[in-house]
Amino acid sequence: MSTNRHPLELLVRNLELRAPLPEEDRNAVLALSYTLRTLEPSTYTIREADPPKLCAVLVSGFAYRQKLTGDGSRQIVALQIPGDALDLQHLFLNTADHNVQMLTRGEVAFVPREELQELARSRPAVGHAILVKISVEASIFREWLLNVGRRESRARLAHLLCELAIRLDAEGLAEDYGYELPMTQEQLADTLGLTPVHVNRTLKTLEAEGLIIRNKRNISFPDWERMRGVGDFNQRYLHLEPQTPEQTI
Amino acid sequence: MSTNRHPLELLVRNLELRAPLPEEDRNAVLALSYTLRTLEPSTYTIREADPPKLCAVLVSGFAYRQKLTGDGSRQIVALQIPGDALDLQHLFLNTADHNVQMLTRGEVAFVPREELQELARSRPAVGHAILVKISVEASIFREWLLNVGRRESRARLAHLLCELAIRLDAEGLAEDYGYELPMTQEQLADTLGLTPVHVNRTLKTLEAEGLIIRNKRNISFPDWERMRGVGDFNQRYLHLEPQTPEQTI
DNA sequence: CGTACGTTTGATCTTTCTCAATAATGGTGG
DNA sequence: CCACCATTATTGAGAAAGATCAAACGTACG
Repeated sequence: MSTNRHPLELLVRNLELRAPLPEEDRNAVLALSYTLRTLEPSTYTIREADPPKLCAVLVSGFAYRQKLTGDGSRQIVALQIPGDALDLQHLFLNTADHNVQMLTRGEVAFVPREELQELARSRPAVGHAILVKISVEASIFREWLLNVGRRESRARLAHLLCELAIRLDAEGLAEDYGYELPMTQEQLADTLGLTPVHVNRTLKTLEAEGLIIRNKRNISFPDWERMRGVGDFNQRYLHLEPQTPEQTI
Repeated sequence: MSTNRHPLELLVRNLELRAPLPEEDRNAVLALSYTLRTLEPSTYTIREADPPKLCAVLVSGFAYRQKLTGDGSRQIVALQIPGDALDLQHLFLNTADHNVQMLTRGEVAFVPREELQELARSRPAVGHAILVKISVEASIFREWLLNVGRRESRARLAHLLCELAIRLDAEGLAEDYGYELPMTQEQLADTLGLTPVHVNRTLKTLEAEGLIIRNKRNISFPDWERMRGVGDFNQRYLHLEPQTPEQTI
């Protein structure tokens, strides 16, 4: 699970996916101080209503953002993969409006919030990369809203599986779009706004149609193009190209 | 419909709701150049896949953000009210990932994107205010995801009506939480992930329960506390308090 | 090898959708 | 001001997707 590389290198690579950084800025990110910790599944890194104090970077493993209704049902509003920073959504807010929990066991590097903010201030390229990342996460929220609000269960599930394939692939964590899906069907249900029973049936449908192959929690796609079609998946919303900052003359 | 005040004053007030600005910064915002135009309902101000060139500020009227599935169903992913800037979500992205359209007729001030970005760069307080606004919008996306994914139609509709009441009230556009709802039931349906028929029935239910009073498109709440309860509404996610920037020592 | 957790399946129920028709409303041209 | 048209709201009846309840089956792990 652990790497012997610098833990923050993953963050750099993650940021550089959309906003390449000059050598100096890259090194400045790597020079941030951090504490590395291994967290067990379902450990909270942020709790709703708390003031965010640290900025956590996911080094290995998976995490999710979650909100609860008054009567206790849960909606998972985001999935985070290695390299993602978990607190950017709260970097400019005083109070957390949702919870972040580990999905699997994983390593998290805690960076002092102030240090990161200072870095963003003093190094425009880093600041820009962070803003791009925040904006892309917001874009994913919008697509999920479309997914949950307007796609039937089969397309909805297929869309999520496609998104994970592309995001993991972009980080070099998928092989030929196949990957290990680290979620129970109950967690999938809470992500998709469905029940676990229905997720199970929908998974079986996709499987029966030859759209996915499951081995334990391993998912692969025998016919990616058809899968993309079923999931109505267009990756534009992931903004997976360099997002160049506007140049001031 | 039009005001004789400076159109950008609304933007300033909107930003200052969460991030008070020093006099100088306030004036700098007001000094931005702009073109004021009146737009008819359903006019696009941003189109998916286009590069955002201008930054539009809603001066009067309402607008919405929208995405479509491949088979043409629509999900409204955000509602914008007077004072809102319509392009902050794309300020750091090269390509629009959703559409923005006018909901009602209204006035829009178009500000050159570069000028706004330069202002954000040169005036940290303005930059901070913009980042807070972007972050709050993302928070609203998350709450909507919870709303659409995990609340039944009655609570879901009630929640949206509560949110609009609070947001409009914060801008001084509601009276005792009552307001004119400028949406057709079809638009409400596309916002909530429901069908127009079901929205109609759900509205009637709320009305029959004495939770709302409707006069044409005017909505008021005879018993706000009960309504809040039914909508499972907690306004924390709107972050309606000053979001103070982290201080560097 | 037993316990806890996750998956799978069946039967039935409910919410919400679909289809279709009717009524209201607002705006327009005469 | 009135008749007409397009849009929006309302209502009913029936269908369907997805939820609920309950049980059985697997699997991992102490």
